[in-house]
Amino acid sequence: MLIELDFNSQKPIYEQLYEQIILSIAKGTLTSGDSLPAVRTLAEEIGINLHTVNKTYNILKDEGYLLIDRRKGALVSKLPITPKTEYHDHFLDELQLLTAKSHLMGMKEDDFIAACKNYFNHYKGEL
Amino acid sequence: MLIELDFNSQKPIYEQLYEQIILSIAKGTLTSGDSLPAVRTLAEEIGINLHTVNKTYNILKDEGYLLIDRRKGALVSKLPITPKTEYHDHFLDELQLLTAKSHLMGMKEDDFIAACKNYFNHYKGEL
DNA sequence: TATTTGTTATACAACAAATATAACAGGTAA
DNA sequence: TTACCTGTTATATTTGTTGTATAACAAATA
Repeated sequence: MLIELDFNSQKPIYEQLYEQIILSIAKGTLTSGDSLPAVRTLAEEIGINLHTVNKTYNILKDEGYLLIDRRKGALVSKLPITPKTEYHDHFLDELQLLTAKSHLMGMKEDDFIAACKNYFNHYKGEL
Repeated sequence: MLIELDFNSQKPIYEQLYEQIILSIAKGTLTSGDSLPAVRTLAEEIGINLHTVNKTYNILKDEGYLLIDRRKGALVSKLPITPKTEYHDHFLDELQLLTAKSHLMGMKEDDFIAACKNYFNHYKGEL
């Protein structure tokens, strides 16, 4: 498991870990059914406390990205996930804010869409 | 100034304020050169401390959305803003994470782009 | 001079983030 | 059974963030 943390970032550790796991799933480095390292293993591997890893795993579980099996540990869910409406609304709020920012930075609609397509090309074909 | 705060949200007050000001500028409710309420005025108006408003104004200043003039107070910057590369990189990171999430939620590229276009339609013609 | 700006400083309370230990409960395998 | 591996729970501590409360300061205005 390749995780890179910036301990000087203003972004919390559990959030950095959260984001990197989501990106790994989207890119196909992790796929449905794959098991993640045990909380103690990953914690030691990247030099943080086991509770911090556990917190990340539980958020990912609540949002539908992971299943936590007492026997096997944390597993990547069957994709696509089916998020709660609350989570989906939050997702749209974030998207609205990002589009607003891009507009104020002078990006045209086409520029923004081109950037999106660029990212989507890294996700093609999995799930 | 129409601001709606949720004091039960897990999102900090200064961040809620930050987001609503950005959306107001993007939608044209606030435009280049407009002055925002004085920190004390807005703080009293929405029932929070002046330092919380001041924190928001300063973040918006650092990111380029506002100019803070000692005589006139806080003004909306000339648009479009020209963000620091650091801020632009952060913007792209957020966009990447959002596209990844949408992919894992089963959204197709076209669905995502349709949602983006929908937001951009509210921004047309200003700046 | 009095008022209005943002700014700075200090203190305090409440909360979140992260760590440190320890112990517990369920499942697996020697 | 015993030992070991999961995640889980509980408690305590440290540190940083958030938000409030007061007070004072400097610059510009009227």
